[in-house]
Amino acid sequence: MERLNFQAIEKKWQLTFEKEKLYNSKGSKKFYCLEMFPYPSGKIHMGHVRNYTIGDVIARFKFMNGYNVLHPMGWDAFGLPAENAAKENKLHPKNWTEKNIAEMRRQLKLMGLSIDWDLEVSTCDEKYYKHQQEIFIDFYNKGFVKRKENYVNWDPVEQTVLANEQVVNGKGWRSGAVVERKKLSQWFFDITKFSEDLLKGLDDLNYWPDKVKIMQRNWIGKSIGCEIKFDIEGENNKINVFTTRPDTIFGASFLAVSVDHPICSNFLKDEKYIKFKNECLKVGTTEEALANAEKIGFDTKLFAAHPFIKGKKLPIFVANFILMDYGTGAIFGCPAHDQRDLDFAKKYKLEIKEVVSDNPSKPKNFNKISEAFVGDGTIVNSKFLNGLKVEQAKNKIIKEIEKLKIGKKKITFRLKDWGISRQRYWGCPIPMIHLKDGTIVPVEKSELPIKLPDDIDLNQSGNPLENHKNWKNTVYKKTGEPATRETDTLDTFVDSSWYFLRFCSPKSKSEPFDITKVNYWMPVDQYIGGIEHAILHLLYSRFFMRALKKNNNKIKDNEPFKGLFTQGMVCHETYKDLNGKWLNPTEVEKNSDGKYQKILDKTEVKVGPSESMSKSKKNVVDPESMIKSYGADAVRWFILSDSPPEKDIQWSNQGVNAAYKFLQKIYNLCFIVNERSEKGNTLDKDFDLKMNSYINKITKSINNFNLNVVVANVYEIYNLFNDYLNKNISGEILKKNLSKLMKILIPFTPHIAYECLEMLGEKEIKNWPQVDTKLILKEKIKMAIQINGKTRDVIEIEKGINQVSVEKLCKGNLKVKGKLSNRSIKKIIFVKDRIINFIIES
RNA sequence: GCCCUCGUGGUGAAAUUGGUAGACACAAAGGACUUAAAAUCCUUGCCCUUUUGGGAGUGCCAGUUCGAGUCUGGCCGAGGGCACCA
Repeated sequence: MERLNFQAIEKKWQLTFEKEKLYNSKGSKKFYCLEMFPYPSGKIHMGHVRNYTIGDVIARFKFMNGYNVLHPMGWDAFGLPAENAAKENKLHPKNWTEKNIAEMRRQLKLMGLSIDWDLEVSTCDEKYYKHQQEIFIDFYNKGFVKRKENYVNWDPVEQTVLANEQVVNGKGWRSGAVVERKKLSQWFFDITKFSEDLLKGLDDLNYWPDKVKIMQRNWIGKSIGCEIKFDIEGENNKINVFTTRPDTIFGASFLAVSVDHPICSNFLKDEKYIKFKNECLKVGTTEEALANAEKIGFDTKLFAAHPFIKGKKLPIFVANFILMDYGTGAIFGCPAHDQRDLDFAKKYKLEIKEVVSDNPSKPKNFNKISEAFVGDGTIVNSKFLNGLKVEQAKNKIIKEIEKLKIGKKKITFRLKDWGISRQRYWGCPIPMIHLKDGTIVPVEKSELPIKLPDDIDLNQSGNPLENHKNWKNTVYKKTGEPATRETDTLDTFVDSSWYFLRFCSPKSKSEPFDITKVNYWMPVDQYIGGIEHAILHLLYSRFFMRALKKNNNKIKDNEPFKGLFTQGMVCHETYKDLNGKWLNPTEVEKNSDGKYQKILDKTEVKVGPSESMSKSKKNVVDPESMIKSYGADAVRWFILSDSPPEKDIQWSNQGVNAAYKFLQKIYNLCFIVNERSEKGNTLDKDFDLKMNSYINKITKSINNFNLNVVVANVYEIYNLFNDYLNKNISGEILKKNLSKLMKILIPFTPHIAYECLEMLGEKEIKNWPQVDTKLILKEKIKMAIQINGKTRDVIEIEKGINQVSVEKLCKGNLKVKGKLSNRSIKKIIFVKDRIINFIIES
């Protein structure tokens, strides 16, 4: 057995890969293959390995099929962890990030990826964020940027805005102080202007997973409803309410408005209201927190007049579950047909009237039912709407409302404007300046980039740039008057919303991107990344593309990503020590009883369920140590085997070991085949036929991302070779077909594949093995013979045989013959090349 | 709470999209080779039957169909996202 020296082989071929550069090919068709660029957290993790291996398979496969391929890599380098690391390790975020990038670049190169490293970009590089600032100013001038107030998580002890992940059980992760909701004036991108277009655009994304499109549709949340103006009793004022269920208007029993609704200004001195408002501010800013919070209200003692029931007064509440940024910030409550309203009505003892019924002959008493009825049904107790279905009633009542001029049909989106202000240091500075008179203007483009200061104190509380001794002091060029810089930095999602454009011309100095190159390479043909980005990153990028196009009408595409593939996560068991501290798998060993213990002090370790690898749970396996032990090819091979790429995968050392063993066998096979020289015989054609069939299957599987099936097929091909080695078959045929197998392996395990192809003396290694369609027709198929739907035998026959001939074969078939004789055949179902099913009397 | 996804042997899974359920692997057990171990190779894998053979079976319960892992309805369970982690 020839030992596989993978260290030497991988080193040898990685030098070739660096020089090869897929994008330099002269293919006539282009293919932009992009994997989501990583955050430089320190070291690459298995999620990266999976992501980039899948991407590399696609890039290399397309290249071998004659495409001109763009396959770049960069760094999503701004973000919170750099600041946290700076606080913990006293290392400047810039140095920390650059160190991590160097380390991760080195590690990625160990994987043998077909990346063109000349195109590398880093978002924290001023050469990159300079252009981002330009884009921001362009967007500002186009009216895509606005300023408004928004709630943030406020840590009253640290005097700092916290990220959602820094809020643990409603408390600051460091200070432990109860986090408050605080309003800040912030910058926003006007993504809601594009709601309709972003929604419509989804229809054309034929190469996106349906689930992602569904999630985005729901996120944008278009709903058709209407606005209704309610008169406030005894006041001149009206409350404008938005509802998607105008058909339930006769079941209305109260009005509820948001704490931020203008009407609330009447109660600012009311102690009860102040107390209520403080309660509301204790609930976090996430939608989850709001949805789970107990529904509470403040009774304004005001009443609104029901527009269709004369004399009926509806109490007006301020309620914590009404959001000012959705609809009009006010609703009418119909408890019988909305769960939140029902919970609220029961708490405040409000009327509950059924107006939609799935069984009108049996009225329901919702005072005794805990679940609201939200389904379709017939309208009841609703005067002129009675007897209509929900949809009909909606149309009729909207017409009526419009006729009475008390409201109108209205389309509302759930999508909110994109808040892009961050009170943090490690991000792209927002290129705006504040003048003395309070106006805010963009800086001159000639002044870009607005660089981050290097000297920064991150241990102070508050906004670091705000606290910097002189960074924010500047001069407004136009007038020469002193001014202050905007001290907020941009959300890091902005960085990743256009990096795919930058990759088309990463060195461009004068512009964010070269329009000719962008129009050649874009859209990204295949984008690959984690499902966790299904909504935000992908939606923001789609918005950016549209906004950029409006700004520069030379851009031809609306959509940045033509094809999308969302890979599953890499999971591993979790470990905790006796103090409940998470442990890394390398800190844990199995003792003689097969139980896990801590290596350090041999104390017991609690094994938790397998979850996606995350730094916080420490259940991560270091890819580099795996590559050192088994080789990059084996790690790549394992991560593609077994589980379909879109599903979660369990990391297993046994699995990667098995992959290594298989590669060793393949390598050995190469030596054996190379030395055979028998003359051909009748089995040769058979072998060619089977190999051709596999190439056909594998080509299809790669196009469908069924990479685990490809792996299984390759195992079958190996078994085929093993079978035929013991038979009298020509060495030439074996060699020719082994070359084909090795070419198939190039995208998967490139180092060993190139090595073996070199050994086999194969010169033409750039092309994917072609399928001979004539040979496909000659394949035999297996047909099941069923009696009453149960398979009784399977016969091997030529393709395309008709029913009559198959019936004849069956009547002569030993296993079936007996069962068919003396029985009357009621029916025969025949599906060509699949099955024949005899229905007989039982 | 809302939205999305997924449930097939001891394990990861496959199944030409309504047509042979469990391909291909991992683990296990038994065997071969070996002084021994490792490595490698072979065999086995639900129930009944000595074999031939027969039966059950894709989370659970119904339904459609000649035929359901695949379609429909209901239930149960697991995971992901929820706008300042990226």
